[in-house]
Amino acid sequence: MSLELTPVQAVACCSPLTREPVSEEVAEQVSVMLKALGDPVRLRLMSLVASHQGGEACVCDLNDAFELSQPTISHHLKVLHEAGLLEREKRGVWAYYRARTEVLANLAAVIGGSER
Amino acid sequence: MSLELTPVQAVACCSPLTREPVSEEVAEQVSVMLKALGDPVRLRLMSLVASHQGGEACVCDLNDAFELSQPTISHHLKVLHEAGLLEREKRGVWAYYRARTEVLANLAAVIGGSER
DNA sequence: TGTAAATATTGATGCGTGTCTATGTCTCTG
DNA sequence: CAGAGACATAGACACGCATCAATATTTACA
Repeated sequence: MSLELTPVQAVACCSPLTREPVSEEVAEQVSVMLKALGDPVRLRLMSLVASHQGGEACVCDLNDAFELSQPTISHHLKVLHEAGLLEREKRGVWAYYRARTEVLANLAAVIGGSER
Repeated sequence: MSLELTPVQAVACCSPLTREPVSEEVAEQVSVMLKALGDPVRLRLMSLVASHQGGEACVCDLNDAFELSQPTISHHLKVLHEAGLLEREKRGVWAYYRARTEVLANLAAVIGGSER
């Protein structure tokens, strides 16, 4: 375990924005997640995956939903993955991404939560 | 009223990410808000204002919390204001920013909500 | 009226990032 | 083993953006 916080850890441990000022370190990590969602294409990708059957979707389906090149979609999925918002699993030739709904819930709690 | 959605309207009317795919238009507007929060300095600013006495804070106090120039802080506050996350009120020489907690709550519901 | 203080605006600069084409890697199948 | 298909990576480019110094604007007060 490192002293460096990951976005997933940061979002799981801190109080809501509105309760007390977030530390510099937490802000740094949480903003990684928000920045990842702060792009229209990535937000739609996240929503497509999260709302899909079983909370997961195949890249092949995602590519067709946009008029963007395949590498661009791949890039955006990587950003979401590295932010801790998507899990990735390769099955055969296909890659499946799964939404980490508990992370989304934690993020939501930090943004708008009143509890904790 | 315009046909164009504002970020505040978009975040108030749509279902959670995980329920159904967000439309292109909603994604465009919601991502404005997320992008605004997707910067460490702005996230801390938002938290400072929201967690402050009465949900509002004076710019003079905010400037002191960062080792950044006054115009830079002013710029970030403007971004948060234009995203619909902060309200602004001038009283005398001082400017006060107030967190729109209901907007934050709506945003949180879109991100991690399961209801609606 | 004139000066000082608080905040916003402007313009410049360097770095970050969204997008593309080209190419690599891996897996299945004939 | 060879070819095809799915996805990722690399490199390039144009645009966006965080930051600053300088300046404008507004308000209070002497």
